[in-house]
Amino acid sequence: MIKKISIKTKIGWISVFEEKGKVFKIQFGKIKKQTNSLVLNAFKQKIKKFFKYQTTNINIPHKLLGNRIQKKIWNELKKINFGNTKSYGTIAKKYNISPRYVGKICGQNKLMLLVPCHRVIKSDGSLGGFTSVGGVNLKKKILEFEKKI
DNA sequence: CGCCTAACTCGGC
DNA sequence: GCCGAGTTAGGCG
Repeated sequence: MIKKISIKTKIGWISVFEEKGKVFKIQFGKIKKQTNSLVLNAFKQKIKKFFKYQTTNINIPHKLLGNRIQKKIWNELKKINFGNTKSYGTIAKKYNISPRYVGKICGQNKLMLLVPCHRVIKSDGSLGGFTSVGGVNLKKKILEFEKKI
């Protein structure tokens, strides 16, 4: 049984999906049918706090859907603190893969905010891309929000 | 410094 | 096989 809700935030609508008590997908956008649950409710509270700067890390029971390397990278991303950024190259070097591959993995990330793929930017300081997760514009919004702290 | 290019990895067609 | 995806380092003027 999959449950899902949408939450309105200052960067727009976010939808969260949950199954068996674990969040497995967080995406940008609003969905029509919603079914609440304890976990989703908890997530909602967290996200609201997050956007009020009352908490910096959203940790909630979740499931990482991916292969070994993807999980590795995502775990690495989770270590980036609120307001910080890292370049694709930095992460790539650490795991001995190509920066392109890092970007690709970020694109496969289904847990935006929880796995902060938006905190990974190009080495020259520009944003890079974000097309598969809602557009560069969204990335910009999130980063601007985090910078204001 | 700005612009161009080759190279990295992997999945999808 | 080629192409693209949230790159990058290096060369050239």
